[in-house]
Formats: sequence, structure tokens, C-alpha cells
Amino acid sequence: MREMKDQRRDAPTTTAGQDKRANIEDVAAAAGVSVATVSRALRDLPNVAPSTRDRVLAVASELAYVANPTASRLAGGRTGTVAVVVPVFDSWYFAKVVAGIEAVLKDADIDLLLYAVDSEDARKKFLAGRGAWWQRGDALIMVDVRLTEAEANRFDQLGARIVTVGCETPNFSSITLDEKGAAAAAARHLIDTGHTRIGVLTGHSKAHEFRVPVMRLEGFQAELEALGHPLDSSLVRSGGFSLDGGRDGMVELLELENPPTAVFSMSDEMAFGALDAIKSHNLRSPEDVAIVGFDDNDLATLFGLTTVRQKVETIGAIAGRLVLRAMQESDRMTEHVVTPTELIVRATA
Amino acid sequence: MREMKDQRRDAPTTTAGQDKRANIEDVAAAAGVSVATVSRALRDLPNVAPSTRDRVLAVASELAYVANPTASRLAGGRTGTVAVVVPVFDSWYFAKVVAGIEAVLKDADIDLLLYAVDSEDARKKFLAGRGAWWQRGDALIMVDVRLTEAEANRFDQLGARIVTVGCETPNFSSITLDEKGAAAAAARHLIDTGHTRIGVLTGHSKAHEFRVPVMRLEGFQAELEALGHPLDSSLVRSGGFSLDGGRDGMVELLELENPPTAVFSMSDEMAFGALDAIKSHNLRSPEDVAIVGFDDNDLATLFGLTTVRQKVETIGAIAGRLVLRAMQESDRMTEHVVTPTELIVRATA
DNA sequence: GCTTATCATGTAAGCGCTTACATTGGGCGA
DNA sequence: TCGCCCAATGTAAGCGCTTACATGATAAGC
Repeated sequence: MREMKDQRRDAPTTTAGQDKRANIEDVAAAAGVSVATVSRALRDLPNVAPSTRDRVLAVASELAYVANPTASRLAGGRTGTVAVVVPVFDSWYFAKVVAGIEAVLKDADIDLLLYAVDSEDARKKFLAGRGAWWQRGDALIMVDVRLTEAEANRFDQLGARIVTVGCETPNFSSITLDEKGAAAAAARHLIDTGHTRIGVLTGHSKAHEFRVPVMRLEGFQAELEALGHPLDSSLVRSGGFSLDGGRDGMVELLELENPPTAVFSMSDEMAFGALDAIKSHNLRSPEDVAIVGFDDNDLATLFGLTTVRQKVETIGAIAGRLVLRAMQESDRMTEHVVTPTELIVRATA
Repeated sequence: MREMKDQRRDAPTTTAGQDKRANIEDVAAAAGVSVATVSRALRDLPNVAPSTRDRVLAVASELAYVANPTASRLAGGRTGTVAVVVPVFDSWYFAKVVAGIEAVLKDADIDLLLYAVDSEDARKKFLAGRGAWWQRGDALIMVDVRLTEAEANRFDQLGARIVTVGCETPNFSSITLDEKGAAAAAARHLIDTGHTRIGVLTGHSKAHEFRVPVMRLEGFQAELEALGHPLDSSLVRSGGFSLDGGRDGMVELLELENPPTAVFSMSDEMAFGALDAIKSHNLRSPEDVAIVGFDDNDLATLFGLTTVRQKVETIGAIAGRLVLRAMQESDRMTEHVVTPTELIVRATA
């Protein structure tokens, strides 16, 4: 194996005549040191003479040299990226969460691979299939995407680093809300303000198996029951966490013979849709139908929406921090963070 | 990840081995062929006997083998990922664009690296610094992030594949709106509906050098001028494309001695803020102040907002397609797609 | 039957780094 | 002055793939 590599492939796709990207050998040659020294100097490793380091840095910047991350990864064993999975992307909540994550990862110089898994099929494929996320990233953040216990165990055994947002998962760190408590607070508020016939716009969807709406519903239901006004299940509609879904669900409720006088919407976006439906029916909120939302979306204040506030960007940031820790620590330790929620009373309830 | 290394070092004991990821050699050994054949079989390359291929596939699936993308990339020269840069992340427009891109790339089995560059510094660092995007992805989509002509030339020489969304860039494909035309349409509508004292909420920001607001302003201004009512520059405010910015800008305008009777807002989100400000001042739209927005945000209809519609998700999808093409085609050919806009007249103007 | 395409497969050289280990050369205590 | 230790540097073996090229076997051509 004493062969000089001089036989660069010609570029497979592009036409000739391009400046070749400098590689570590070029830098080493130009600086008159070995590649090992270049590697060390560039990464601020110890045992490099200051003068050498300076020279290497100077040469590198002159050649506009940047280490090829792919090669570093292969050799170094870590990819410097984390994968983030969300069910969908263009929704207020997920965009905010991802923004929070991104900010933290950027500071740590970690790249973010984004995946939307919008169905159970996609989920399975993502976790197992050829696109297997690991190998691509050092860790995974799953935002409201289910991880079965079996999967969690398997990944744990493989040494995977995972953080889940929205639901707890065995073996891994998580960050959640006290969903039941939050929903209970909404229930209590509606009861306190005199309502007894109360509807719910949930976020259930056939495509996903969200845990979150289930828990919110349970908490809401339990509290209503505890307060002596059990939930009438005929007043529950799913809005799939979307504006239109909320509108449609509300329309259905309004057109019942005996519509609810108050509705708990599991997201503000659905609540906006519901408010629109109310307006279209020439009704008003809270006079005709009170609405409590969930999220405290930036726009909630414009609608005067009473809602359960969660600090979404903070959740993202915490997820980012948890994942950074999970990537570093050698002894796996898990932490379950529960972030607070707060009922913000505005006009609609 | 971390543990792999230590374990690799041990002799290949047959005992545990439970969490060692299979590699191509394992598959080759188990299938009784060479790694080259495994590689070919797994990638559906020609010159593999059907029986061999089947055997390899069977073994691979049994061992839950998935090729290490990092290694493939290093060896194969392409990364199978594209980088997407946006100024910010948690805004309706960018989330939609990214969603559109993601959908297209997912189908092509391409990963998406997401970067938010929220300042000129970040921009420079991203384009040049150690985090240099190339090497990490085969191509780049820049969404409303500037690329100077010098940078464009440099990247072109380096053989980079770039697609820009929001503004044209020399050497690379792009997808834009007829910004000036769209803004002109808004101007015309306001003049047509009898306004002459017209304000503007722009999206300028000190952090970015957006081209988009500049062009919209130029188009708007030119049209007003052409119609005989030149823009009064004292009626221009920047809302930084944010809800709060729009609200603040509108407040300032309303508190002028002689406020405008109509305002063109360069985004719907700013328009929402503006409408809120109007309401807070106990005024109404359009009676007291007419508003025309830009985007046709999902919520625009709830506010009865008259606005310039652009098909954002389509833009993302087209960007995705352009970038896929740019990655494949050997002879670089650029295409400049201009997507249509449409003035949607609702209640506010 | 013998040469020659053709296909299936194997061999091994990288891809551009990281890092364990080897080597060198002072500084310094005795 | 000698030897030791350690910081500074070099050497080279991978990391897990892809792929050009070599090899072998089989079918086809005359």
C-alpha cells in the first residue's frame, strides 16, 4: 500500500475546468506539515505548537479550505447532525418547535435534518426503511411522532440517542406538557363561567396516532366529570388540528339541535376556524358560544381568544438542549421535562 | 455512534454482537459473495444474476442492513441531501415554502438540511465559514436569502448547484413572483377604490437585505406615480414582515396628523397586525383605513383581508423540482420561473 | 473446436478525513 | 554531560462504502 494517489476521477457529472476544492493534503503540503498536524490544528486539539497552528490556519484560510464533513464523519464516527421529525411542517406549532430546536443546534454547530412523516406508513419507513435516520444523524428528535415501546427498546439497544417531544417514551428523554392538567384547567374555566353543555374540537386524525389529543381529552373529560357535568360525547368533533377542520367541526356542532354553549378546541388554529364558523352563523363568542383554545398562537390575541398557553419555542429549545446532552454523555441518562401551561383568559370565554 | 468504536476494536467474537450494526462485509460474507456484488445488488445495478440479487436482498433484510450513507457519500461523491436556507423559520411563508420543498424531495429520497440565517453575519458564515453548506449537501435552495453576484460567480465556478427563491441570481435557476406587477395591482386597486393618500408597510429589516420588499415598493410606487398620485414617503413604515411590526407600523401611521386612508402591507401577517391596530384605535377597515395584504395566508379569509395571493406551496414544490434537476443534469442549464399572483378582493379594500 | 464477445463476479484502490502509535528533539534534573 | 520525559510531529491504518479494472465462465460465431 505505498501508492501515491494521483488518479483523481474526472468529475462524473460536471464538465471540466472547475477549480478543485482544496483538501487536507493540499493544506498540509502548503503549510509544510503532515495531514495529521493540519487536522489537529484545525480542530484546536492540543499538542500543536502555536506557530504551527497559526501557519496552518493561515494557509487553510488562504486556500478557502473547509474540511469535508462527510469524510470527517466517516473517520470520526459522528455526523454532527441531528434529525428532527415532525408530522407536518407548515403549522404554527411545529414551525415554532423546530425554530426553537434550530436555534440551539446552530449554536452548537450541529446541522438539522428535517423530516415530515405524515402517515403511519411514512413513520414506519422512516424508522426502519432504507432511509433509516440513524447513520444519518447522531440523534433524533421526534416531535409528536409516536415511538412504540418495542421500537424504543430496539433503538435503545442500538445505542440510539432520541428525544421525544409531546409524549414520554421509555429509555429516552422527553419533554411534555401536563396535558391532562392543562385540559382540566380549560374545563374548570368553562364550568366556572357557567357552562354545562360543552363541546370539544379534538385533534385526532386517522393518519397519525397522536397521544396528545387523547390525553387532553381524558383530562378534560375527567375534570368535567369531577365537576359534575360529564362530557356528552356527541359534542366531540375532530378538527385534525387544522383551521378548516376546526371550522367544519364547529359548523357541525352549531347545526345540532341543541348545540353546546362552549367549546374547548385543542389548538388555537382550530379555534380560529371555529370562531369563523360562529361568525358565519351570525353568532358571537362568547355570548352565543364560548371558546377556549390551546397554544397561545401569536394570533390568539387578535381574536381575543381565551386559551391555554404553552411556551412552544422554549419547548423546542429544551429539546435541543436535551439532545445535545444525549449526544455527549456516555452514560445514558434520561430526563423527563414537563413544561408549564397557563390559562390565558381573554374575550372568548 | 460513540460505542461502536470501542466495540469494533474487540476481536470479532461470535458471542454477543447484538448491537453491532451489520456492515456490507457482513452481508457479503453471509451471502457468500463479495462486497462489490452486495453493493451492486442493493442498488439495482446491472450485471447481477437474479438469483444472486435475491439472495443478497434476503440476507440484507435479515440482518437489517442499511448502507451507511456517510460512507456511500464519501465513496460515491454525492450526499443525497440538499440544504435549504431561510431567514427565519417560524413564519407562515417560510414554513409553507419548506413544506413544499420537503414534499418533493421526500419523493426523490433526498434529505433536507435546514438552516436559518437570520443576519448578514450568519449569511456570510453560512456561505463561507466552516459550516460551508456544500460538502454537506449536493445542492442549495436559498429562500429569500441574498446571494451577491460575486458569490454567485464563485459558486458557479465551483460547480455548485443552487436554486434561489424570491429573487433571480445569475448562473442559477430561480423562482420568483412578478413582484412589481403584483404590487402595482395592489396600487391600482386602491386608486380605483378612490384612495389617494396611501401608506405602505414594508418588510425591510436591518438584519437582512431582502430584495423582495424593495421590488414591491418600487412596483407600488411606480404604479401610484403612473396613476397620478405619487407615493408620499412619509407614509412608509417597516414592519419587518412580522405581526407586531405591522401593528406598530400601523399605529404610527394612524397617529399621524393626517393618516393614510389606505395601506398596502407587504405581508398578510403585518396586515393582521395592522387590522388589530385599527381596531384598537376604534376604527374600522375598510371604512376608516383600507388594507391590502400580500400572501393570502390561510387566515386572510377570516379577517376578510383583501390581498395579493401567491401560491406558496407551489413555489416550494417548483423549487424542489428545479433543484432535483440541477442535481442531475450535467450540462448546467438555468431556468427562471415566475409564478403568477392574483389580487383577491375581500372586505378590507 | 477455437476464438470472441458478454455477462457475472471478484479485487483492490481510493474517497478525505481521524487517531493510535511511532519518532524526534529539546529542556532539565542529577 | 547523560538520560529521561514530554511536547510536537509524522506515519499509516482504518471508517464503510463505490467503482475501475481484472478474471472467469458461458454462449455465440465461423
